[in-house]
Amino acid sequence: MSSLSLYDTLTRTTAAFVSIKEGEVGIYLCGATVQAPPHIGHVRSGVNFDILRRWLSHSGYNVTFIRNVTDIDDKILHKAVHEELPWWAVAMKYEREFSEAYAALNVLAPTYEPRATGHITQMIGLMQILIEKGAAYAPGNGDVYLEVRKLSSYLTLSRQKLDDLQPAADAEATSSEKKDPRDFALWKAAKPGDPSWPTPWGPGRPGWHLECSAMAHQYLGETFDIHGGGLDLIFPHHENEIAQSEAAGYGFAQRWMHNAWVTTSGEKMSKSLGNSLQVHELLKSVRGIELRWYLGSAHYRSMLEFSHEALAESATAFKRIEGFLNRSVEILSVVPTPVINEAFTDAMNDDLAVPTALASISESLKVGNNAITAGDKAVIAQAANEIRGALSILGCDPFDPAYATSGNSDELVAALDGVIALALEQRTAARERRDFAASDSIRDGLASLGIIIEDTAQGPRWSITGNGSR
RNA sequence: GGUCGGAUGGCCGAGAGGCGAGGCAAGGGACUGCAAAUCCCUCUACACGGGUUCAAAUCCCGUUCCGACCUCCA
Repeated sequence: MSSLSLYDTLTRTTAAFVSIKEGEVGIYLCGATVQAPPHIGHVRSGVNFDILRRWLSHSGYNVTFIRNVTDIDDKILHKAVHEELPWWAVAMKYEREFSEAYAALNVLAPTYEPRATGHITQMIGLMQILIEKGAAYAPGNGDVYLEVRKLSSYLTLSRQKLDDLQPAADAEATSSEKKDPRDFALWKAAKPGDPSWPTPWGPGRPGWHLECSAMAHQYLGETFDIHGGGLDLIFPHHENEIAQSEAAGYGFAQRWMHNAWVTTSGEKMSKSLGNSLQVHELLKSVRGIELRWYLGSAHYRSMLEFSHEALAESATAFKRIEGFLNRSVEILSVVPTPVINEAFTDAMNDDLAVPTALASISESLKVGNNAITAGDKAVIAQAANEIRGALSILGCDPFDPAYATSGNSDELVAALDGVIALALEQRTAARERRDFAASDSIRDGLASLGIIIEDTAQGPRWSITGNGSR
């Protein structure tokens, strides 16, 4: 039996995962800065780390999963002006949209989801420690900076040299008070009209990085197991988190994991690409479970080149797996019990090699379909159990209540089943008298409503595709 | 300029010295009144040029192309 290995951005190697405390894992994931609707790149990160979390839980760990919401930053303030709303209304609006997107994709709710604005006290406490230790300084203008040149380990995550960095774009604007243009703001003095909180250095608001150090410390302690986020956060965000936390004397994250992009036309997704790749737009063409399957199917460290065609193909592939599970339920009259087999385990233990894990699902699918043909119920059950087990780790279990479609009451389903059964009786009668024009017209009529009829050895069965030409 | 990725068959996407993942699409076959679903078979690739090796998609050197980050992007 294999054991879990994970890649670490800091060492750039894959190594055995050993938690700090046996049986426990603490994960901090940099969540959204709630300043725009979520696009699929944002939720890919959520899905990737949700798979990690589910796998750790399956592996026997009690997982504490913290995913923050950064609800105060320059862009939110800018957006508030633009949308003529209070900044907190903007933040809340987009936070809800993110929550809805995560829920639609069955991303498990974090153990806790702290907001930056709820942790000003902790941030001030952290800054006091940093100033006492001589790592940070308040020049008196209301800003507080971290003095990066004093930190020997600064930039080790991104493997850069301080002197090689291009000067900050805003260097000329703010550098007058900085000891070094590359010192970054832990705290920003309030400008007229900006929201602010009182501090010993004057009213102001958090810089971008401070909240994560403060909140990770609050909920996971001085040292914790895994810190995650998107690739772009390596520098400056995570580098600066390390700087703040280590300067304060914390061990901080033992392992760094970063997910790659969803790209379009070979480029990183950006806001300028419009609204079409927002989650709620894509959910008009595919179900949440299918979008999740697509986003989760690439390895988390590989770029995923988005296309509508690839998404559609992926959805087709998923429906094939789902079709087998549904047929198995019809045959066995029992919902499969999730079972994790060895092939899937080995793949997931190898730095969450989902693509290889998918190959194991294909194997089980082939075996299962053959067993249906052969009528071997034991083999059908085993294949269905293994497939459901794999899908549950990937968060794509069609029997998961999280994917239950609201509004489909049992009564409604029973009524629909009865109506279709009537139509199928007519069709069967027509077929028996070899009136294929009549039987095909019934089948075509149902198909136009999105109801697919398949003839099997046990008689006709029906299913809803959700793609009726209404 | 610095740092870091990538280039695999029609497409997607693993692998990281020898035994050619897997999926989708396509073609052929089985089954079917016709379909659908399912199964079987077929197509077989590693950007380019050198090198190391008995053996290279995999290691080394070089080249080309694509991309990311370099102070508020997941």
